[in-house]
Amino acid sequence: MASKPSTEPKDQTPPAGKSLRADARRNRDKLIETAAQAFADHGTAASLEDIARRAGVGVGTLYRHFPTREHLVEVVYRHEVEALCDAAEELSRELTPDRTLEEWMHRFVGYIATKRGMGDSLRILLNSNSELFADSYGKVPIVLAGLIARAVADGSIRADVDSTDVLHALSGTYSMPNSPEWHNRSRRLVGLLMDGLRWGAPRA
Amino acid sequence: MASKPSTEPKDQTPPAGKSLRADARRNRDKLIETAAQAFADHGTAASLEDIARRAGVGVGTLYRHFPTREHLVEVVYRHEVEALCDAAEELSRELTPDRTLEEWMHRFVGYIATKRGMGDSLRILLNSNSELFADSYGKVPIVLAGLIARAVADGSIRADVDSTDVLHALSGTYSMPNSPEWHNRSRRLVGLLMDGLRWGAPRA
DNA sequence: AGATTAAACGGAGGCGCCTCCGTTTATTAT
DNA sequence: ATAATAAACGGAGGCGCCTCCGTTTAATCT
Repeated sequence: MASKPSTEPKDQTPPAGKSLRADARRNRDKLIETAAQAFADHGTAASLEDIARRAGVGVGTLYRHFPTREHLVEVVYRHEVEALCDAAEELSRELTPDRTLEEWMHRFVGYIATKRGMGDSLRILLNSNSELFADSYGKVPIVLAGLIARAVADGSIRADVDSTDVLHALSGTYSMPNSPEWHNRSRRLVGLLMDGLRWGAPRA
Repeated sequence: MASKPSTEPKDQTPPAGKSLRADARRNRDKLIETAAQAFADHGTAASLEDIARRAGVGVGTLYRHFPTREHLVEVVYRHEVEALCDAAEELSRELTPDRTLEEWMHRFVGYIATKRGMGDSLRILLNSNSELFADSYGKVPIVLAGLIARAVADGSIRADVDSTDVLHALSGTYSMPNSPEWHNRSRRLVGLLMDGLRWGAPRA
């Protein structure tokens, strides 16, 4: 598996998505990408007509692919979690285990940032559809645990680390206030965590 | 108190409603009346523009009086509970205590019927604003208890009645299915209750 | 009664939602 | 290659939301 370069084309709707016509898939992908941006910028109340426009398609196309706003939100959400998880593998191909962990944590925190903007609809979704939460978010702890295990094996971070503790520490950023300092604050948090993890490591 | 005829003019917003200009009060009342009808017919999602149109005013007027849909829903709700409570006094002026009780229970059940249609927004309101619930719905048990006490004193119903039990019995109609039989069903329920209450009464 | 003025009116306008259906286009069969 | 066909497109149109502001009018003052 994973023998192709696979630099960008990775998606499709795993369960329900049969073979789509080429143009359909193109438009679908563009819509998801555009929507992700729009939701990040304006929250999930962003104008769907505007998303369609920016994606260069008619509203009809948007509604055909995603019958309701919630459908679109859900797909975007799933996509981003998957991208986050996939990034772990890619990063570890180019960086040392500890640098991979650090970079991935930065991305995780950035990911959380966009979710705060989506809070409104997302909460509804997660409440009414807990399967979604389990399905996609469920992978995150596993990925993190894997990255930590590698870094431990590598000797670049200490061995007595509970990955769940690290996840909780990172998740705290979700409830931080929206100040412009937010970004720096979360960068420092990750830095702090890494310092703690490296302290007393075999190869430190 | 209550020395005037007072056949219809009873409303105003008790706490916040200062003295309104004559035309303003007219429009406000008409809007509430029209909205009550619309909500009963189409649920709380009824078109506000349509309500304004039917009330013979511009939408601007509607929005000035009721900034949000929820405001309007709340006012309509309060109004109806008050009307229901006031009806008790009026009815008892024209009917015997047991007939008053019977007729009032019919109205109560009819009132519940409209609330089922409003379920959507009303639930939100009652959750976020429990003061509203306590304020207005709180009077209902008291009114019912009063009517029952009168009929007991009158000897037309038996004395060993817990008014709370009666209220619970009536409230059951809230969760009945929407069949066309609904109305008959609830009429029979009230009849049944009255038969039970009259059984073994001193003057029966 | 007439003038004044602040309150109230009302609807046009801009935007977003969503559907419907005539047109375009990728795919399949020949 | 070409035709046939089913899939997909896209935007106009109808409706509802809400705001803004020029016009009307009830209440007050002289």
